[in-house]
Amino acid sequence: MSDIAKRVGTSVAAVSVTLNGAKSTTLRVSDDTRKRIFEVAEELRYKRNPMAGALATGRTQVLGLMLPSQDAYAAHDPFYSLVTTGVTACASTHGYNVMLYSATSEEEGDRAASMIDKRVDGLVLVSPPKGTPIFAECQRQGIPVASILGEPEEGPLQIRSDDYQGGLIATRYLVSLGHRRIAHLKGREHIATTQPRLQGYLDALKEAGIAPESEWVVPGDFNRETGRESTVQLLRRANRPTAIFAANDLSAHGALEAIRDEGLKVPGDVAVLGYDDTWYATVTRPALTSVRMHIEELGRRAADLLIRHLEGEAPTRDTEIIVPVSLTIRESCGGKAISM
Amino acid sequence: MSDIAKRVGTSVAAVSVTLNGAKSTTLRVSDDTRKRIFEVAEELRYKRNPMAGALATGRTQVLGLMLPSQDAYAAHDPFYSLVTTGVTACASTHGYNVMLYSATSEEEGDRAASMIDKRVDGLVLVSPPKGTPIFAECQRQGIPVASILGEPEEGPLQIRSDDYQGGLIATRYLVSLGHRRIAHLKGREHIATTQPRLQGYLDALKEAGIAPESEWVVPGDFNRETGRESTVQLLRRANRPTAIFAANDLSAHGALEAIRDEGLKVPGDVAVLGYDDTWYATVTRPALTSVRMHIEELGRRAADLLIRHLEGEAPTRDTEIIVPVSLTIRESCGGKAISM
DNA sequence: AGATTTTGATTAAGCGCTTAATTTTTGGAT
DNA sequence: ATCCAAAAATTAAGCGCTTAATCAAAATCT
Repeated sequence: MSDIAKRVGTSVAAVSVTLNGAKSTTLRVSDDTRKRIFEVAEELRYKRNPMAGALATGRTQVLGLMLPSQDAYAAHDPFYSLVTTGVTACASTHGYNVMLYSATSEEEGDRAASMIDKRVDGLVLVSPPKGTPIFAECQRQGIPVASILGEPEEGPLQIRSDDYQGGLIATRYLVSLGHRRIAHLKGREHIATTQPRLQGYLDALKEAGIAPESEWVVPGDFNRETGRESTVQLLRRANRPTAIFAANDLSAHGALEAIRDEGLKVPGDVAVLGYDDTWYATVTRPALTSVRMHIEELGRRAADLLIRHLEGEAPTRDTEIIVPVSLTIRESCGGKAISM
Repeated sequence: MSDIAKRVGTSVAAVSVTLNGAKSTTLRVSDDTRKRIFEVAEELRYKRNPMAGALATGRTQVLGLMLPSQDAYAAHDPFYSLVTTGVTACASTHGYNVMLYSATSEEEGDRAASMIDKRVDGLVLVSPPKGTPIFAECQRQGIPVASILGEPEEGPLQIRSDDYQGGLIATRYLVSLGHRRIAHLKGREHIATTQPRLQGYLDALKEAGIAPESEWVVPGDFNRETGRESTVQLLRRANRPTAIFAANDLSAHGALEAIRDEGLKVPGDVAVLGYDDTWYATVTRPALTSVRMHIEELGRRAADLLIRHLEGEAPTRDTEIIVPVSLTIRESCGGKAISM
């Protein structure tokens, strides 16, 4: 900058203001010098040093993105790529960069919290465990947080998917196909989405006048292997269900495998319905009918909300966004019916 | 820091040096004050401001990771998650952070190059197009670059997979199963890996005394849809091949679908062999036999090489790393034979 | 013509940290 | 007691940018 200033014959301050299209300042620059400054900047291939700017302003123009430990579950789950894509897309249109933090499971919480520093203006947290120390730490440091698929919580901005609705429409759909014995392969315990999906499932059954049997709800953790095991249990029961609603596509895939292993057909003998509707659902045979979560949108909204908040635009108290779900019908449930 | 200094009754400089475990400096601190400094830092929950540090030292402790435009091809490909995981893992063990840049296709090159600034100490580029302006820009700014799966090029550190060997062992394996009419579903044009894999394929055929027919090599772009289409062409030819070696798992999956659509069996009628061996290969039916690329390792090595370079450790002129491949045998080729 | 506003700038301080240069204190050796 | 080196510090400058405070000249008004 000082080079430019020298060349143009003006002060560094003028250059700074000009090059940043600064708004509210007492410093004014004539069109003439303004033009010259741009010319010389171009000529010198000037590149702003963001570190210096950050130090001076206290803003880094960087968003942190913290994903849960990949290895713990679903290292494969396209979910994370999609969230990342969404966050990055939105961030970059607003001139923000994205910094990746992945918390590996051992460092849960404390270790993760210790990584937080003024390198980022805000943080996007993906399905954080309830009450993670990260919230407190960010608060302490004055870093706003947007949590995607987190438990309802004081403080952070929240972006949630309508899980209850998801459970509801999934189950209603199965009911509409004539199923009465519908099982639910649950999501991982202590993840915010698990309970509402279950509740939607239960309510849809009640709605249809079906008395849910407790045995129909089997444990899962979003993984293929567990989905498979739980399904095997399910199928070997005396009066096996004719449909399975799985809490995500990976475990639905496990279910598919289990059913095939037991010598049964999908959807002929057992219908399977997944959740997330990532491309994963299109790879299995048969392709999964699945509740679509609009994951990328979750990421986009999170980044958007956060950035708005950062730029102080309308300190909206509607700090919570619920993204609607839809149902994508493919082959794993048979029936071409109904769009919900 | 000045708070700590005041509290302890020493200078900011002393605090700085102590807290960073600084090495070569003339400033010395007694064990006593050192201890006190740590105490007070703890007590005050001191958090270093990395921006200030970066400005002072010119090092940010951040690595950039630039992925090619996701939407262009293989938005689904687990490849990118894996590279990211590898880079992040290595970076974080060395105390580096990772900043995500995704170049969307329109902004190819120039636009991408313009994002480069002193925010990062080094840049990892994933399969950059030959001679992208990014290289030049980084050079200009003195930012070292490690390129993963790029074309051989002057300048950047290079991490490559042994694609030639991959093509070789894949094809040899098919030959060993008795196939003589082996097709190759090519990778995307102008991507560094495409040619060597093809060459390996050709050489393996020659080795086996098979004269390759030009019709056996069909175009692909790493996508499922294209894989499918090209395979359909292949199968409708008079004398169709009995085996297909695809340049990645996605397109292999397309081939699988095409074969099924044509009423043929895998591996009974046609064997299919994939490449990359991501988990994708385990999802298809039948599961894909595939050349394993050790993608995460590519990411790790890239980050490692880059960081070493940054820390000036042994300015090794071996600026190129070739990671070996292996073959994972599953169902899509039949035969349990041979491990290579 | 003088007072006042507007326009176009400059100066200076400071963001929080690093690091070289310099100074003071301490503890032997003579 | 005195000198000297080693130990333990302090001072000061600077990284590149931002921003408030200040100032001078030109334009406008009365």
